[in-house]
Amino acid sequence: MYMENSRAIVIEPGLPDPCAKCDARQHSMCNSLDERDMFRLAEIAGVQKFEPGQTIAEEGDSAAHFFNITAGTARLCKLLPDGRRQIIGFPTRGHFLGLAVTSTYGFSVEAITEVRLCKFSRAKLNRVISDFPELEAKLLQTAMHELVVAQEQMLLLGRKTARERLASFLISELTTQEACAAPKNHVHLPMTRSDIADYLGLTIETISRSFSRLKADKLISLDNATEVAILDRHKLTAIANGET
Amino acid sequence: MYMENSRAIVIEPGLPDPCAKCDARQHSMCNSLDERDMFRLAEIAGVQKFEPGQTIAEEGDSAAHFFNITAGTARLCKLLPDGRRQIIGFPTRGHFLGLAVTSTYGFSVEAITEVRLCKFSRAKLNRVISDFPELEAKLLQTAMHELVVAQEQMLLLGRKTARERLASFLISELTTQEACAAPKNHVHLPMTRSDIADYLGLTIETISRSFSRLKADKLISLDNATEVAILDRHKLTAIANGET
DNA sequence: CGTTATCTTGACGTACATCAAATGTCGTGG
DNA sequence: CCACGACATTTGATGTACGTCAAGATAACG
Repeated sequence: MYMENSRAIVIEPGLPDPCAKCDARQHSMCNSLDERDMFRLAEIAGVQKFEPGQTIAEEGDSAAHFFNITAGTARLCKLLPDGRRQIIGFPTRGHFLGLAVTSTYGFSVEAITEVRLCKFSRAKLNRVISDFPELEAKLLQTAMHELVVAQEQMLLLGRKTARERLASFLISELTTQEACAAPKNHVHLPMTRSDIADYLGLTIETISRSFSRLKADKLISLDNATEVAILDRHKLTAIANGET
Repeated sequence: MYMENSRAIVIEPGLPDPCAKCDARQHSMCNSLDERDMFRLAEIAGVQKFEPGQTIAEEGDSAAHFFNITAGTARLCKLLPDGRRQIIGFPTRGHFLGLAVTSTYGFSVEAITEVRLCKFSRAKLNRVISDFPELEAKLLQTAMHELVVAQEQMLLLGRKTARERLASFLISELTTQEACAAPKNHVHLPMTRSDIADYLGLTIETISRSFSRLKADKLISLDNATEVAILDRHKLTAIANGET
């Protein structure tokens, strides 16, 4: 279920320059900053790259940093002592991580694809943050949005059937992938069935069977396991919302 | 599963005076304000009282207000079209509600016991908030804490057994009730078995059976259904954390 | 005290988990 | 190019934790 990992390498010290060509900028908290503020923020940031399977942060470790993902997909994992795993989310470009008041990380962060991110020392960011009221407002907006998403996920985990969970997941992935591009009817899933299962509170077998049934019902089609075509978005949405 | 409700009555216009005697003050966001700011905030607030079963806000309604609960216990409910219900939380004194960027409420709020609260117009609060950076910082802290709690609940709903869920709930209730008082070994549960079931993603029967089994195992004892004595906190905590 | 809602307990059903095997899928090296 | 092994995914057979249905037991309330 888990992949081994070695340490990541800092590829360049944080400088305003990388920000200028950062294509996550307009999707992240940085979009609330003007150029002068970007410089101040970049001064305390470091850019890192992680290979698939590498651990970016470990649940329980001292929460020394915030992260801002600039490319790739990661997974946020919580574990029980016997190995049961719950995935909390699949952050991608633009997601800000470390939104926790606590002194230790409440989840592990692991790279699914190659992940690039911008890393901030918590102490430094806190010191700088008081100078940027817009940044604080932006973080509040982000946290509130995360909260709404988390509550929706609680409904899913507590009350939806396997079929409804998978439909919800596909529609949600489609929607977020559309946010960065034109409307489409195709979802790319960089995560494994095991990741999806642990995100939806199910097993890989149930995920696979649910995929097969959606396919048999002509609501989706699967070429390879990572590419899903949405054939009937309306019906799939209805299922996701428990309307059947 | 649901109780009828009529409309609540405003019992007094918001004034600095009620804040002075508000015993939720030190537990709420208001504790980050000095006296002058309290006056400004109180100017835009209204105090309300709700009877058990009354609806305080309805999922999907235009989110015109924020609430700050000053007394009593409420439940936050999300519903699926066929009536399946997920309870997101049981806010009590000091909890701030309406933490959502969206234009409509993402959940309904219903009074379990008699509930008193302080109500703020969203538009007015937003206008006032920019003058109180400490308030914004406080709201961010609150939102981040809620997020950590929500993530913990996702682990519970996705991966814990019925027994573990109930143990988690009891320990969590004990802990929060202790936060306002001395350490104790006794939990008061103002909510029904149905509420607990919908909070833990189970049925009332499973809740009842899990209570009975914890009782048979001498980890708790029940006088009436609403009073639980914690007999072995250590073992109960271990179960809650999935260590058995 | 009835009356009614809530809670508990028992008997049985089912959606999903578990166990097991077949079938891709993909990289590697002959 | 094909054979091979290591994995991920799918599919099938069976098990089980929890849900559903039903009946009592308690508690709340006029």
